[in-house]
Amino acid sequence: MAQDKGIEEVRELLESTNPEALNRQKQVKRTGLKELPNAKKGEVVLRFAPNPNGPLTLGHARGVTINSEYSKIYEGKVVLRFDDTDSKVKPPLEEAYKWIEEDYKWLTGRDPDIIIRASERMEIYLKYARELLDNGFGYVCKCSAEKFKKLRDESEECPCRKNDSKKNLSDWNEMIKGELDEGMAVVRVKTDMNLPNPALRDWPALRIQHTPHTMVGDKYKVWPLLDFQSAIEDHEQGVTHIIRGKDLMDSTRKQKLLYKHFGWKYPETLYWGRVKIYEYGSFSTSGMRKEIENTNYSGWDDPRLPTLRALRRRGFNPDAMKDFWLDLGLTQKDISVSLQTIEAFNSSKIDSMCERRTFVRNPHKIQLNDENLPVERKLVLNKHPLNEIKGYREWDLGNLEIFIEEKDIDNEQIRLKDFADIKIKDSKGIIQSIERTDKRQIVHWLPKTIAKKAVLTIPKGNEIIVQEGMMEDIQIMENNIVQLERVGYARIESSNEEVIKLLWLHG
RNA sequence: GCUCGUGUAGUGUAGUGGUCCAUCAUGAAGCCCUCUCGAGGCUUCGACCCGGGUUCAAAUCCCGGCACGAGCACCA
Repeated sequence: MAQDKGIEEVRELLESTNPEALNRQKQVKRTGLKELPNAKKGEVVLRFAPNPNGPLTLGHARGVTINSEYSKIYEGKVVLRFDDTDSKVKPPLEEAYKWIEEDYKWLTGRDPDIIIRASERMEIYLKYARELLDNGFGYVCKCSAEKFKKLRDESEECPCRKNDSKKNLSDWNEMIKGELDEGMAVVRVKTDMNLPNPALRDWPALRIQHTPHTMVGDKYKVWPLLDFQSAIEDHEQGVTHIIRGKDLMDSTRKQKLLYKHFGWKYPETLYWGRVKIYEYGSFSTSGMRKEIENTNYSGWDDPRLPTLRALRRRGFNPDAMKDFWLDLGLTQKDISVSLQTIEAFNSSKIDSMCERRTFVRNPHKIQLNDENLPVERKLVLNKHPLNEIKGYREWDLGNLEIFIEEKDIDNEQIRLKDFADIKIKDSKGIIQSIERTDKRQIVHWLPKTIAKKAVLTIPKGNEIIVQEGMMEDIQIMENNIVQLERVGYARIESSNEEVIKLLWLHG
C-alpha cells in the first residue's frame, strides 16, 4: 500500500486505526531468559535430574544453567535429583554423586537448594505403586515385552489388564519378594489402548531388577522406571516447572495420564532441543565410561572429553559458560554450535585476568650482537598489556643469547617484541635499533637466562598434540591461566625444576 | 509406519499483524588502536523453508507442501 499510495496515506490510516503502531521503536534484542509461564516469585520449584553414571558434561550444563538462572530470577528453588533407578543398563557410579554436586556448584556458584537420591526414596515409590494397584489405576502385566508390544500396536488389551486388585496385589508381592525373574512381570499404568500415540498406551511404571544397586545393594527387587519415579518425585517435591529435553515430550504425556489418576496438577513444562557441539563427536556418558576403563582416556578430566571437569581443567570460566547457555536460551530447535562460540565468550571473560608470558615453540638459538648499539641487559615488561593486572616481569638478558621460534627465522629482519629491531644472519642477530623503525614483523622471543623447558599439551579432536618449547620462567604459578603471547591461552598444570607443563585452552 | 516437535544470515539468537529495506552475538573480509596471531573500537558481508489464503498491511494468523529432528526400551 505504501508503494501505491505513498507512506503518508498509511500513516493517516494507522493514525485512526492503530496509533500505537506509529510509535514503535526500532527492534531491540531481548536479553535473558523469557518469562516462565504461571510463575510467582518465591514459589517456583525447579529440578535438575541427572543420572549419576558419570560427571556432568557440556550438555548437562544447559540444564544446570537454565534451571539455576530461573530460580535466581524467581527467587525459587532448584532440586538436584539423582535419577539412579537403573542398576543394570546405566548403573550409577558411586563417585559421580559427589562429582555432580561439585560440577553444579562450579557452574552456578552455589549449591542446589535440595539434593535427593531416588534410590534412597524407594519406599515412597513402592507405596504409590501399591496405591496404583489398589485403586485399579494400574495392573501387573506378565506378558512378555514382545507380546505386549504387539498387542499395543494393534490397540488390543492384554489379558492381565482384567485382573482384579486382589490378583494384582498377589502378583505384586511375588515381584517385590524376588520370586519372579527379571522380565517376568511389570507394573503398567492403565491409560487407553485406543490412544492415537502408541507410546502412551498402558505404559510400564515399574520393573523387576535383580542386579544389585551400587548404593543400596540388593534390598529392592522392583525398581521404578523414569517416567514413574520422576512423576512421583516431582509431585513430592512440589515442582512447579519442569524444563526438559523435547525428547521427553512423551514422558510428559504419560505422566499427565498418571497425574490424572491421582488427581494431581501437573507442573508447567518447557522443552529444549538437542545441542550438538561440532568439535565433540557423539559422546555418551556410558560410552566415555567404557573408554576410560579401557584407558583410551586418562580419566573424566581428559582434555579431549566434553565433561565439565575437562573444560574446567583447561581453564574455561564458569561465567563464560553461563553466558553462552543463556545466549542460546530456551528453544525447541535442534542446534549445532561450534566450540569457537564458547571460546569467544571465554576470551572476553578471561582476557583481563590473564597475565602474559612468553612461550617459544621449536626454539632456535640466536646470539645477539650489540657492538654497534650497546643495549641495557635488563627489560621490564607489563604483566598485562593494558595494565589490567598491575605488576611487571623483569627480564635479565644475560649474554644476549635468545630463543625465537623456528618459523620466525625465515624473516631476515624482525622486531623483537618490546625490545629491538634486529637483522638475522647465520643464527646471529645484529641489533639495528631500539626504536621501532619500520613495519617488519613483531615476534616473541626469550633470553636464555630466564628460559625453562616447557611442554604444551593440545587436545585436538581425539588426538593429543604435545608441543615442546622454552617458557619464560618468571612467577610461574600452578593453576594460573596465562596468555602465551602470539600463541594462545593455556593453563599452567605444573612446574618443577626441569619443566613447566601447560595445557592448551584456546587461541 | 504411527505419534510429536521444529523451520529467521555460515552458526546461534531477538522479533507473534504495521517505520521490519528485520535484533544481537559469533563468523568471514577490511580498517583503526595496541610493540602479540590477544584484547578493544569501527565498517562491510549475510536470513524470515516453499506455495496458496485472510488482511489496507504477514517473519508474525490460516491451509497445503517440503525439509530436519525426536519418541514409539521392562534406559535415563
